[in-house]
Parts: sequence; C-alpha cells; structure tokens
Amino acid sequence: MTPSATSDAVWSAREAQLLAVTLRLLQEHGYERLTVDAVASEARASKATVYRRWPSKAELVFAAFMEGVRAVAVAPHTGCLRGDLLALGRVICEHARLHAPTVRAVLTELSRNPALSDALEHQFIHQRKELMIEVLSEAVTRGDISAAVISDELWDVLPGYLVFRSLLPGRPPTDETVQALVDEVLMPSLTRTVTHTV
Amino acid sequence: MTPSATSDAVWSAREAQLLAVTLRLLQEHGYERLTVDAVASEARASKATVYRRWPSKAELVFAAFMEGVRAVAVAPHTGCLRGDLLALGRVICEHARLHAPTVRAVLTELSRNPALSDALEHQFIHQRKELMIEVLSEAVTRGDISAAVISDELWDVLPGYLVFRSLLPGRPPTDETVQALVDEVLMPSLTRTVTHTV
Amino acid sequence: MTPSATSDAVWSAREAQLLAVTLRLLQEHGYERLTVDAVASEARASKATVYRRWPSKAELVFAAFMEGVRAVAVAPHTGCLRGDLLALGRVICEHARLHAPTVRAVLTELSRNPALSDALEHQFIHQRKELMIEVLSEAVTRGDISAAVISDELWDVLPGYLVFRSLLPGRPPTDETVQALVDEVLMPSLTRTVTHTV
Amino acid sequence: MTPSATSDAVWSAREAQLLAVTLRLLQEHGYERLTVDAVASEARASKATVYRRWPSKAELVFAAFMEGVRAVAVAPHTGCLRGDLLALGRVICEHARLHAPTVRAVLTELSRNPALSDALEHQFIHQRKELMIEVLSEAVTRGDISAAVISDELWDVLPGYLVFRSLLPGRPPTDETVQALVDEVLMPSLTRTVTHTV
DNA sequence: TCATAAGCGAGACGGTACGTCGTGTCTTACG
DNA sequence: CGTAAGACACGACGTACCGTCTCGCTTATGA
Repeated sequence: MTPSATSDAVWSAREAQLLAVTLRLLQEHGYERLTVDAVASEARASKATVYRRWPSKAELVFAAFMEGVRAVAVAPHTGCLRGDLLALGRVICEHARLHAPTVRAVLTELSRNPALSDALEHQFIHQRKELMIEVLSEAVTRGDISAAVISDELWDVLPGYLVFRSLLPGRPPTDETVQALVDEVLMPSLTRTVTHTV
Repeated sequence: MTPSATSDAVWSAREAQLLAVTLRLLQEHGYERLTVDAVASEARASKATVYRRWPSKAELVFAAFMEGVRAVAVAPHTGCLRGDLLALGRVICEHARLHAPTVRAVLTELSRNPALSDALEHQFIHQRKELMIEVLSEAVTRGDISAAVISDELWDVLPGYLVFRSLLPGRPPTDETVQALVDEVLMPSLTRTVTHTV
Repeated sequence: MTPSATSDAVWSAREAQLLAVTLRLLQEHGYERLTVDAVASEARASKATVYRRWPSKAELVFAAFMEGVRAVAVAPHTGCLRGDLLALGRVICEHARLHAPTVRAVLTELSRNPALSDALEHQFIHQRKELMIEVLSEAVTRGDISAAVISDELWDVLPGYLVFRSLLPGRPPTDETVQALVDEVLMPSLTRTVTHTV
Repeated sequence: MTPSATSDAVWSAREAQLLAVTLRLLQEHGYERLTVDAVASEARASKATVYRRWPSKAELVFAAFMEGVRAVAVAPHTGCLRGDLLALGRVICEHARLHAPTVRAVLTELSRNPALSDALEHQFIHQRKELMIEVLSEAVTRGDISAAVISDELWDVLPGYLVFRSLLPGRPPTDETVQALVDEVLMPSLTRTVTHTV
C-alpha cells in the first residue's frame, strides 16, 4: 500500500525521518517558510523521495502533524474526574504549545483540501472524543457526575478552548488556566443539576 | 499617517475597496489561492497601489480581516445575561463561519510575524474582551451574577470555543451549540457559588 | 511651439537645466540606469514638467545629447589640411569620450524610434558633414588635394572610426590614434592619384 | 563549467535554442521591447531556465550576440589583398546590418557592465583582429604590401567604419561603400611608401 | 557471479506568484 | 496657467517555490 497522509500508516525508518525533519522545520519556520527542498536537503534525500510518499507539501505537513500528536491518545486514570480533566488539560496544553505552528498550518490547509478534513476528523478528532468520553464515563461509573451531562455537542470544550488559547498570541494557556477552566467552568457544568430537556 | 495593517487606520475609499476585494477573494479561494495580482485586477488597481499600502500579501490579508471583523464590536443589551450571551454567541458564530478561511490564514501568519501578533492582540482581542466584560458587568449590576466570577483568565471561553469549532472541519457551531454552551456550561459556571479564593 | 527633441529648439533656462541634469546623469549611470524621476528630482522639478517638454525618456535623452554635442560644429582653420584633420579628430575624440554612454543610449533608441533617426540625421550628421566638406574644400582651394577625392560616401571615415573606437571598450582613441589615422590612412587616401572613374 | 555570457562556452542544445530565440526576438523588436518572458515562452521554457544560465537580460542578450557573430571568424583567402578586403567588408556589412539592434543593445550594456567589456574584448575583438592580421600577413607574404604598414592601431578601420555606418540611421554600408573604402582609403594607405618611423 | 531492476541523490525543468521598479498619465493644491 | 508633489495603471524584472521529470549510481535479488 502506498503510504499516504490520510491513512493510519506505519512509517518506515526513512519516512519517519522525513516526517521528523518536516515537523522540526515546521516548528522553526511555520508552514509557508517551510520548503520541500529544505526537508529533502536536511534529510539528505531528494525531492522525488518525498513526493513519492506524499503527493503534496500539504499532505506531508499533515502527516507530520499526525505523527506529532499521536502520543496524546492516552487517558490519564487518576481516579477522580477533576484529576483526569486536569491531567488531560495539561497534556493538551503542552502539545498545543509545541505544535502551534503546525496546527495553524494544518488549519490553513483544511480550507482547500477536503481529504485532509476527513482525515483529521476521523483520525484525530474521533480519537480525542473517545478519550474524553472514556474519562467522563468513568466518572459516571464512579458516581461523580450524572450520565445526562455528557453531551455530544460540548465534549470538546476542554481541548477546544485550550487549543484556541494556544493558537492566539499573547495568552498561551498555563497550568493555572487549566485549573481555572476545570474548577470554574467544567466542574460546575458537569456537576450541575440537570433539568429535564424536552 | 501612513496606512498600515498594524495600526487602527481609517481607510480611504480606495483602500476600503482593496480590502473588500481582498476579503471576498479570501472567502472564495482561501489564502494561498489568493493572488495579489487578482486583488489588484479586480479592484482595477495595480500591484504597486496595493503594495504602497501593505508591504506584503500577509499584511494585506490581515488588514482585510481586521476590517471584516470590525462590526462585531457591539454589545447586545438584551436585558438579561443569558440573552446577551446567546446574542453574542450567534454573532460570533456567523462571523467565524464567514471568515473561517481568513482566520486560518491570519493564524498562519502569526507564526512568523510578531507585528501581526501585537496588532491582533491590541486591536482585536482587547476589543472583544471589553465587549465581554461589558456584558458581564451589566449582569453584575443587575444582580444576575456575582462580580467574583468575572475571571481575567476565562472571559473568552464563549468566543474561543465557538471560533475553535468554526475552524475545525465537520462541526461548525450552530444556534443549538450556542444555546447548549450558554445553558450547560457558561450559566452554571457564572452562577455557581463562588468559594473564597485566598 | 512646443519644444521637442526633434527640432532645433532654443531652450529656456528651465529646459537647459533639465537637459544638463539629464546629460550628467547619463554620463554617470548610462541610459538604462537613468530614471526620469531622478532627473526631475535633481532638477527640483516634477515629472510632469519634464514630460510636458519631451514626450518620452528617449526624446529627453536625445535632446540632452544634441545639446551636449552642439559645440563641435566649428571648423578648425589651422591653415593646412593635415592640421585641420588633426584638430578635428582631437575634438571628436574628446567629445566621443565624454559622451560615450550617451551615444550608446542614443544608438539604442534609434532602433525603435524613426523620428530620432531623422532628427539625428538632419541635425547632427548633416552638420558634421558640412564641417568636413568645408575642411576638404578649403584644402582643395589651397591646392592640397584634388577635388576628385571628395567622396560623398567616405567623408565620415575620420569621425566614424574615432567614434567607433570610443564606443568599444579597451581602446579609446588617443592623440596618437588621430595622428596615425590622419597620416597613415586619410592623407594617403586624399593625396592619392585619382584614377578616372567611369 | 557553468555556462556564462562572459566565457567562451559551448552551449547545450537547450541553451542554443534559447539564444536563437533571443537573437530572433532581438532582431524583431530590439533590446527594450524584448522580454525575458517572451524568450522563455517562445522556447517553451520557463524564466527560471533562462535565469539559471544568464543572470540578467543583458547577459542573455550578450550571449546571443556572441553566438550570432561567431560565424564571421573565417578569413576569405581570395588570393589577393584587395579581394580579401572586399570579401571581409561584405561579410561584415551583412552581419552588421543583420545585428544592428543587437550591437546597439550590447554597446549600451557596456556602459555599466565591465565583465561584458572584458568578454567582448577578449572574445570578439581579439578574434577579429587575428582575422585582419591574417589577411594582411598573407598579403605581406605575397609581397603585396610592406610589413611596416601593419599597424597595431589601425587594423580595424575596415570593420570599425563599416560597423559605425551600420549603426547610424540612413546610410547603411553597401557593396559600393566597401569597394570605395577598400580602393580609395585602405589600399592607398596600405600600399603607401612608408617613411621610416623612429 | 553477474545482470537486471528498483530505489535513490541530484538537480534541471515548466509553471506561477511574489515583491520591486520604471514609465508615462493624471490629479490636487499652490503661487 | 504653470508648477511641485505624488498617486496611479501598466508591465517587465529577477527570485523563489512547487510538483514533475530525467539522469546515473547504488544495492539487492534471480539466473
């Protein structure tokens, strides 16, 4: 099977190296200043070697991004909901800070590449959703919260807001941000008395 | 004063026209497919006329973005906090949906242009913060909420989350999203019993 | 009458100043590096003032050239043919050396501007031809040479060859060049025994 | 070896094609009306392909000129001096007429590009000088003329005057011009009695 | 053991957009 | 009215990057 940015491929050593170089250059220079020539050159490869794997710069960058964020997908299991949320929030912050230029680049590409949208949705977002649902379900099982507060709409307020803050200049989220978000927003929301919805 | 993307300039008719064309082409084609030649051509201008005002494509696009989002800065005044939040959320959703490609482009540029970061922060973010503080302050005056819940950290959960959703593919925020966010997250958070903070 | 490069105009003080600036910048930078903006700026004039007089950069440069070479048109009258030729040659050398960049520029313009060709021919070349004929006629009157050697074809071997040498790099004509040309080429030619031409 | 306008390069097929197109467009439109885009387009090449070889339009044109005049470098060998000179003169006339716009352009460039001056001198002028010396030497060998008349100064009166005439408007040299030049100027000069020069 | 093939580096190539600059036209405001 | 100042449309220049393509060289397997 031809490797592709939109499949959950397992990369060869060569491919991993190319993605690593791509990721590094992305963080250093951002998407537009990143050139495929530079990736090839730094990896002591030729452009053909890159293009044989990923059909465009956008797909290369997306693949590098997917590789870079693969590690987040582990639920924390601290034993209480607040602890899980705090742990999750901190991991998200760290990754978002590290990959902010990459995320910005990937977002830009979404405007014009529907295939990337699909790939992002199915691989990345779905993955995160499962993670969050897992954390909340455990809290329901423990009796911390009511199952009724698990919404299909708002499961991503935690990652969404933190990522948003990471993308904007000047106010990167800190541990205090995470703690405030969990204690002042999420916990009040999740432990509220749910009125019956018609 | 020389017009510049990073100052709160008042544009001449020519400049407004150029920004309008830029904004339209941005929405139609996205940042990368937008060419300065096309902007100039559609505005019956020449490239020099564009570059005399904005030193690069990035700054042009940023200026167009700033122009496009200027209109959001009006507080709703519905008379109750929930109504204000719902109204604000809906306006933000509409703008975010309309300008999603532009916002993505601007975010990308932030990675490499600190001047844009500053401009965005001082003009746009500060503006929005004032707006939100105004809405919350009125609610405090009315006695809807306690002044203690107005946090300097989390004033932008509403716009932040909605914009985040607008930037991702597949799940653009709807009126239901806004309603759920306000009723299930923000209102519980804002009306919670505030424990004393040392 | 509107002043024009192609008429033997008498320039006003303003015009003379513009031409002088043009001539100086021409000698310093050559034709292509000369900009009309620079001429206007150095003359504390505006471009409109320049273009009102000369309809294009080419005509401006040509007018400046004509102004610069006006002074050559004086026959030497040294009393003998050889002296006249030497004197003429030296004057031509000096002017050609001084105005080489201008001459190159004017030549380039001839390729595309027939009006300049006409002007050059009627004003400049004709003028020089009269000069040469005058010198030769005097020599005939003195009995130095036969009238039969005055050719309509080759009257400009002296200026032509010297200008040619001035235009090429590396071998600008010197006084020795002039002397050799006169003694070894022109005088043998002019004093040759003319065989009867059928 | 990197191809360059200033080296006596041997061009690849691609380069020869680019130079041929350049030469043709030069003759058709002149230097200023020639655009690098047009050269690239007509050669089904891209601008980068042109600029990879020649760093500027001027160097491209110069290289084309050098290519265009390469063919003149063949001595005629008619058996007598007069015949050789007539043959040479005619070839020079033809080339000069054909390449007049190019020569004018190249001359213009000489004003600002010393490298072109050197190249022109070493490749073109030296070449022509060798040619003329060869013709004159043969005449000496045959006893037609004295070796003493071969001057280092004036070997280029023939080509110089003819090229000069070609560059000026209105009087392009004809076969009659060549004949007159040879019979009335050069032959009297070359066959003159040489007085001993200390 | 050698040959045929497949992957690779190097880098030229067509195309396209960028940002700069110069020409010649035009408008505005001043004297 | 002529002028200084300078904005403007047009268009060419030279640069940079993308994605495609060829060329040899190396390596790895099959006869």
